[in-house]
Amino acid sequence: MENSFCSEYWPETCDVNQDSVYLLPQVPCYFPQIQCSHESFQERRESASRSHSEAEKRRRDRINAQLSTLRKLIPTSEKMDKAALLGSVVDHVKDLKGKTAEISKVLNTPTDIDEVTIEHLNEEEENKGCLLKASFCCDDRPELFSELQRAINNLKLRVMGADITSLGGRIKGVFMLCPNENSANDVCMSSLKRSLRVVLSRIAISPSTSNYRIKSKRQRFFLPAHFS
Amino acid sequence: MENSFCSEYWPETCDVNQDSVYLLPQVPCYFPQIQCSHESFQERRESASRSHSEAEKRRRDRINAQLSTLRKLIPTSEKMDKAALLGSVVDHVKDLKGKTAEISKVLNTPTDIDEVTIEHLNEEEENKGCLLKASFCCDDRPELFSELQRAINNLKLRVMGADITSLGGRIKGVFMLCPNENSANDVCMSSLKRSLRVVLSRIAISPSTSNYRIKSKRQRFFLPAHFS
DNA sequence: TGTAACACGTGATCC
DNA sequence: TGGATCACGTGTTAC
Repeated sequence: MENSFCSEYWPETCDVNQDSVYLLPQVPCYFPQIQCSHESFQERRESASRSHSEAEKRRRDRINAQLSTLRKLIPTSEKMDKAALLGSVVDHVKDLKGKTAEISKVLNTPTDIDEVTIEHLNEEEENKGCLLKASFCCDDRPELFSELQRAINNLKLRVMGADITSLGGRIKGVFMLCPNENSANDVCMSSLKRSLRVVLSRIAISPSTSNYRIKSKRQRFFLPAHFS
Repeated sequence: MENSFCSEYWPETCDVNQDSVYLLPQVPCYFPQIQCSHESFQERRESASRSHSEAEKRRRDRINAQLSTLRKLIPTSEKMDKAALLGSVVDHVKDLKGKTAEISKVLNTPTDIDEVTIEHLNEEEENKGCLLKASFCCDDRPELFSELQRAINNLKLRVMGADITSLGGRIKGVFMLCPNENSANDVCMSSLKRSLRVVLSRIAISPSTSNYRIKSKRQRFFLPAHFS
């Protein structure tokens, strides 16, 4: 049976912290299996203790590295102790969150959630004059506009107006669309709506967009604009 | 709890964790000076150790309280270990900072620094048609607009245009001003400029504004607007 | 002098 | 088991 850390294998008088214990294997051994087990136990115990304390040191270092990164991000946080630093971080995050929340109340700022919605803006469903409101929110990337334009053209739609906002690598857009001059007179708005949803979803929510995550960071914020 | 601190005074068999030790003073003492020294030393040692470990516990609790506050602020940070949580906080802060920085590139968003600047917008300094551009940035508060309006009237100025942005309890404004119909024809623009700076500074940068810090939180963000 | 902050090694606990 | 995380009490240093 293998030894363990259990104290039942050790006499009460044995102090594992005393160096003499390490020398036990050198002296004649009347109970070889137990003695050898003692030696192995001691070695394994030391090794375990060392790896434990090393792992704990690595953990502390990881935490402290993040703390010092945070310290660089928060102005005037030099000389603060850990708790005060974290307190400042809490305030900072709350403040920044509040500001971005205020802004998104007024501006059409993108969220972190990919989505596409299509609605009718008026009742007459089977009419060329019908307006569709198409919204999307997704990661931004350079090709997005040309892909959208092509898709809209292919569906024989015309952009009557648009409100686009890009922020932090995300983009949100609202398009006002209606059938264009190439569109059939008897176009079925319901199926057009479905097609539009499919096409927009493919462009905006396709998993391949994640490839552009880094690239999209260079997109800048811009105010609501018209796109046609 | 170890007794190494005073091991030279204590026999190996003495366990400081046993209550009997605390009762030593009650029993007959054959070596009074040594016993008393032991007692005092031991008591002081225990008290010091206790207060040390209690202080350390308070410190840990302070840090952990901030960490759990942060955990509430960061979505999906449940179940993260401390280092991962702090990593998420770093990302979050960077992200929010980037977003607000992007926005302030385009919008005239207020900074954390109080300031007032006055400039001429054209060369003709001694003319009623001269435009002054007055900017300020300070804590927002309800009375600010009426105070500004009164000051501008008192200086016999007229607001030709303004761009005001309020965000996170701070407000930044840029005013286009020119002498109004009540102004003297030979008004000295240089002294007008000085007076305007003094008055605006009193309104915007006066230390009393700090009283309104809380109140000003209810001010909301609004887009650049015209104020006259 | 004691108070505060930090790093350290260890025991406990959880997969 | 072994690896990882956490709370704890302690030694150390600075003011």
